[in-house]
Amino acid sequence: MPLVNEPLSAGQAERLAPSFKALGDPVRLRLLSLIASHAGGEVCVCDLTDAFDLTAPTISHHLKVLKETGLVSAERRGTWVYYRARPEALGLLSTVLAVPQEAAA
Amino acid sequence: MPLVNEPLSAGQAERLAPSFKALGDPVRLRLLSLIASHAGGEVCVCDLTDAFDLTAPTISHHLKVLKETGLVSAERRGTWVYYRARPEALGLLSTVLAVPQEAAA
DNA sequence: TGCCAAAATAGGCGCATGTCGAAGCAACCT
DNA sequence: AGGTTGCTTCGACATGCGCCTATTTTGGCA
Repeated sequence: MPLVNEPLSAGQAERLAPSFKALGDPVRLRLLSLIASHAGGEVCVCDLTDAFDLTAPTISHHLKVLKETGLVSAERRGTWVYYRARPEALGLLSTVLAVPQEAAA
Repeated sequence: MPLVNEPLSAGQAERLAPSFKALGDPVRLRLLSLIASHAGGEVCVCDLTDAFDLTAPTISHHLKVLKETGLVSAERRGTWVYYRARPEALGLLSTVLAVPQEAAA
């Protein structure tokens, strides 16, 4: 499964690339990290918006990208929307990039 | 160090994002995989060009992106240029995305 | 020296992306 | 019902990106 074991097929690459692309923006990386590392596993959008010097629509756009690639999921409870990370998705990408122990030095 | 342990700082995100962005293109993902999985550890550009329906300059451009982010290195020997993967770089990104065992299901 | 092949660079074109302000939904609260 | 707050969608704009053709650089060889 890791990228170093055997060449990715065109189809596999096509399926994986959007996820990595989603991670290719500093704002989205921080958003994902804020969500994934938060105690309780979920974060309200309002807390995320406050963490950046960006407007709410921009944050909403980035969250949408993360959601569309399956890296996070969203749930509305009353007035607020809560985002949580999807560990399977992160784990898959981590595995794809994994290298044998002795080569990682 | 993993993204799920604690929030990434703005600086960390800024440094990591370009690498993920480089992986965010299917052609580059396949290129990296072809290089990283190749027996002997290195691949000639001519072999890579043949694996895609793209012109040589386009492949060269993608290789440059991978090289600039430190994911691969290049060495010229005579007429040919050989690329090889940098396992430390891959390992770092893999670690950033890693999730605890029990959460990866 | 002159020529050829491998690879990189330059320049240009069309499309995708990040950002914003304004407007639209959704749910709460008098 | 009306108003307020939280979040998303819409439309627009500037920039970035992937791809190509044409050109340049690099090294090998007659």
